[in-house]
Amino acid sequence: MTAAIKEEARRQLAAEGAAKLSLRAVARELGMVSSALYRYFPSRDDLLTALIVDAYDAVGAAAETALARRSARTDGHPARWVAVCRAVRAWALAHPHEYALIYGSPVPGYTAPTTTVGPASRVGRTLISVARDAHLDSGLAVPPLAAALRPEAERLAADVAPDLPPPVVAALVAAWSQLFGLISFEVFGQFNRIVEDRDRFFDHCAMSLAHAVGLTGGQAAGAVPFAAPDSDDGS
Amino acid sequence: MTAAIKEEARRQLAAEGAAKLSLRAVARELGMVSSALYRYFPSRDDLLTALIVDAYDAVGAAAETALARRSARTDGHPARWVAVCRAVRAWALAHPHEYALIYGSPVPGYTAPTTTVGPASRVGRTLISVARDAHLDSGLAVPPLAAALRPEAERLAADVAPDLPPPVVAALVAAWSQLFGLISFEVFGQFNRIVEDRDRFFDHCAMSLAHAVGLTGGQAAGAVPFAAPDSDDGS
DNA sequence: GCGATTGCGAGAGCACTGCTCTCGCTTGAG
DNA sequence: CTCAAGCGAGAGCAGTGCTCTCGCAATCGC
Repeated sequence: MTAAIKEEARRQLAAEGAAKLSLRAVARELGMVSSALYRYFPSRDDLLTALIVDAYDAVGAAAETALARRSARTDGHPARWVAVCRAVRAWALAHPHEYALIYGSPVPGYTAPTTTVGPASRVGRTLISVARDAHLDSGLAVPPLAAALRPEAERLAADVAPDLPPPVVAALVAAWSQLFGLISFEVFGQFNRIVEDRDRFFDHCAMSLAHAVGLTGGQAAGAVPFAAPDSDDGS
Repeated sequence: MTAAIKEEARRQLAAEGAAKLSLRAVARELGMVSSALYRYFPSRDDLLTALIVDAYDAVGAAAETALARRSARTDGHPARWVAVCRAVRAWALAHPHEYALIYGSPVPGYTAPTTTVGPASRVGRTLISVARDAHLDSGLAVPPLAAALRPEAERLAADVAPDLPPPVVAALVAAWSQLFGLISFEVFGQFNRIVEDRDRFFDHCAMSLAHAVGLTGGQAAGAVPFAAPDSDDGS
C-alpha cells in the first residue's frame, strides 16, 4: 500500500514537480479519501522524505551499476570515473524533478533525517571506490594540496577514506561537488542558450575532474568516445 | 509600494523559505487585504520572479564590487578570481534562501522569463572579465582542450567572449558551474558532517579553478591567505 | 469649479491545500 | 463467537492563490 502511494506520488512528482505534489490528489487518483493516506504517512513531508530516500537510492544504484560494468583492466580508471559521472547525469536528466528533490533547494524546513544519510552517500562512495581501485593499481597521481588545507584533508581522509592519500580525498570531495554543479546547471536550465553540445561538454568536464583527482592509466583520454548514453539510468 | 511589498516578501523569504512565502501573510503584515496585492503583482509567481531578479542583481553586484577592489597589478589575477568566488560564496551564505531561489530547484513551472537573463549573467561576466584582464596581461595559460570539444568551444567563445581563446572560454563555463556546485553543496547542507574547515576548503577549490581556467601571475598561490571574509556581501 | 475617469483598497467568495477528529465497517486472532 | 485492531469515509478547521464587485478618493480634462 505504501508502495502504491509512493508510486502515484512519484508520478505526480515527475509530472508537476515537488511543489505541486498534493496528498489529496494522490488519494483521489488512488480512489481513496485524503485522510486515509495519513495511516501510511504521518505528513506530506514524510511522504517527500520517503521519495527523497528512494531517489538517493536510485541515483546511487545507477552509479554503482555503471561502475560495476567497467573493468579497471580493460577500460582504465579515468574511463570508469567518466562512466560513473555519465550515469549520474543520465539519471538526473531522466528524472529532473526527483533530482531537484535531492540536489536542489531543501524543500521542507531543513530536515535532513538521519535515515537519508546512508543512501545519500552512495554516489560519493562510488566515486571514492574508483579512486581506491586506481590507488591499489598504482594508477593514482597524488594531486597538489595547499599547505593550509593539509590538516582538514587529513581529518577528511580519516573520516571517509583512511586508505587514500589525504590530498586525493580532498580532491575527491571537490570533484564530487563540482560534478553536481555541472549536472545541476544543466538540469536546472542554467546552460540554456549557452552550452549546446552538452554531451561532449560534460564528458570533457568529467575527464578533467578525473585528472584533478589524480586518475591516470588505461586508454588515452581521446580514446574515450562519446557513445550512446548508458541504458542503466535506473528505472 | 511595490518596493515595500518586495521588502516584506524578502523578510518572509529569509525567515521561512520560498515554499512558505504567502501573499496573504505579506498583505497581513503590511496591514492590507490580500486582494490589494494583485494591483502590484499579477500573481505569486510574479512576485517570486521579481525577487529572483533582485537576488541575481545582488549576487552579481557583490561579485563586481569584490573584483573592482582588487588590482591586477598588486594582487594578481588568481587572487582576483578567488576574491570574486569568495564574494559569491559570502553572499550565498548570508542569504541562503535567496540563493536557493536562484540556484536551487526552479520553483514555478520552469518559467525563466527573459527579464532574468541579464541579471543572471552578471556573475558569469565578472568571471569572464577576470580572465580577459589576465589575457590582456599575458597572464593566461591556455588550458588543454579535447579535440572533440573544439567546435563547441569555438561556438561558445563566439557567443560569450570572442576575444578569448576558445579553450579558456570552455574552461570558464566549466569553472563557473563547478563554483556553484561547491557553494550549493555548502549552502544546502551536503557538506554537513563531511567538510569542517569550509573556509579553507573553499579557498583551495577556488584557487584550483583559477588554475584550471589558466590564470597565472601575481603572487604565489600560498601567499593568498584566508583573511576575514569580504564585507561586501551585498545588503 | 465641476464632472468624469482612473487608481486603489476592502470584502466576499471559489476551489484547493494539509491536517485532525470521529465514526463505522471489516477482518482476523483468541 | 467475541472482541480488538486496522482501515477507510466523512466532516470540519485553518490556511492558501486568485477573481470579482463595490465604494472611496484623488486626479485630470474641460
